[in-house]
Amino acid sequence: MKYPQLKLENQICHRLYMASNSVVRAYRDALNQLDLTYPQYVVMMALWEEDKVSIAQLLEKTMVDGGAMTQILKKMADKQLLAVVKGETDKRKRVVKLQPHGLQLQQQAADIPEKIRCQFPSINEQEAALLISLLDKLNTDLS
Amino acid sequence: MKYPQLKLENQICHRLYMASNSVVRAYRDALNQLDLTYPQYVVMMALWEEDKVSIAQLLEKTMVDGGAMTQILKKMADKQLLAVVKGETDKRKRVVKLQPHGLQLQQQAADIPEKIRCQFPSINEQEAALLISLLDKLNTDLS
DNA sequence: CTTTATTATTTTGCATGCAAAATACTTTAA
DNA sequence: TTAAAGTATTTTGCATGCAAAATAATAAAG
Repeated sequence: MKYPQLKLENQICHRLYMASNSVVRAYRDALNQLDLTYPQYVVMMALWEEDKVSIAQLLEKTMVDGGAMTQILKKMADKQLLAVVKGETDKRKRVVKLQPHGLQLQQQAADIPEKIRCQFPSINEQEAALLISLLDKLNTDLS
Repeated sequence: MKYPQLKLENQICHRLYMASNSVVRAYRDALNQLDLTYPQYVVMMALWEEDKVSIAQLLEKTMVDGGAMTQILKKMADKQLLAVVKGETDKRKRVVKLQPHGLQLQQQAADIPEKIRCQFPSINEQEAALLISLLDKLNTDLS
């Protein structure tokens, strides 16, 4: 092959693409039981950590697309997981608040991380930490 | 926080999600110049490596979704990058063949990997190799 | 040789991811 | 204060990613 740098096996990007899709797929069964999609789950995790945040804060923390976020929050509000209310001081801002059902879901989600972790046994704890630190470097460079 | 395992900063999945999206974003400028989307670029890389393959082979190599692949190939055929022809022995199978324009594009794509590589300078060659091996383990476990 | 099961691919419906334009509201500046 | 600039969010149009159903063609069975 003329251009070995173009071989798929030499691309970090393609491995990330496959890994990200595979991992989201790995969550599917567990998330279906909670009636959540993966991005919705990310939003829930963000809110469980810090409730009553503006949409802009949620966007920064989750890195979910802004255009998609509007729809995602609408669906989650329909499911009574959260509510989106107008900001009191600044009417441009809107604040996202967990509702009882959304808070309660946290307990049901508590065992998900362990379930997922079991699906990649080839990676030990040390390697997982290493992977995280490398991905953090990548994300920092690209942000 | 009651459930630290649910914190976003403890999730490998969220880092993969962010990294995958960020990397695809990093390719955007370069790929726009070739009038390619990221999945289309992946298909081109697969074909530059091995031409005249069945759609099933392309699906396995690229890990692009089957449903999306049909549309992707249609658009790429419209752009004269490739052609999809019926299999001679087995009419269920269809074979994807590069066209002159698609082959020629390889030269224009040759400098893309280096351009992208420059966008994450915090990761050295050794770390990149390490990242690749960890992602390969993950992908193997999840496949 | 016809019915049945299997395989390869496409279609459909829904949920993002993304860029760019549109809205709504605030802050600045003249 | 009032037009202009800036900010927060939503909308729009297009391209996947995905599961499930639908097609089309071949192989297997009886």
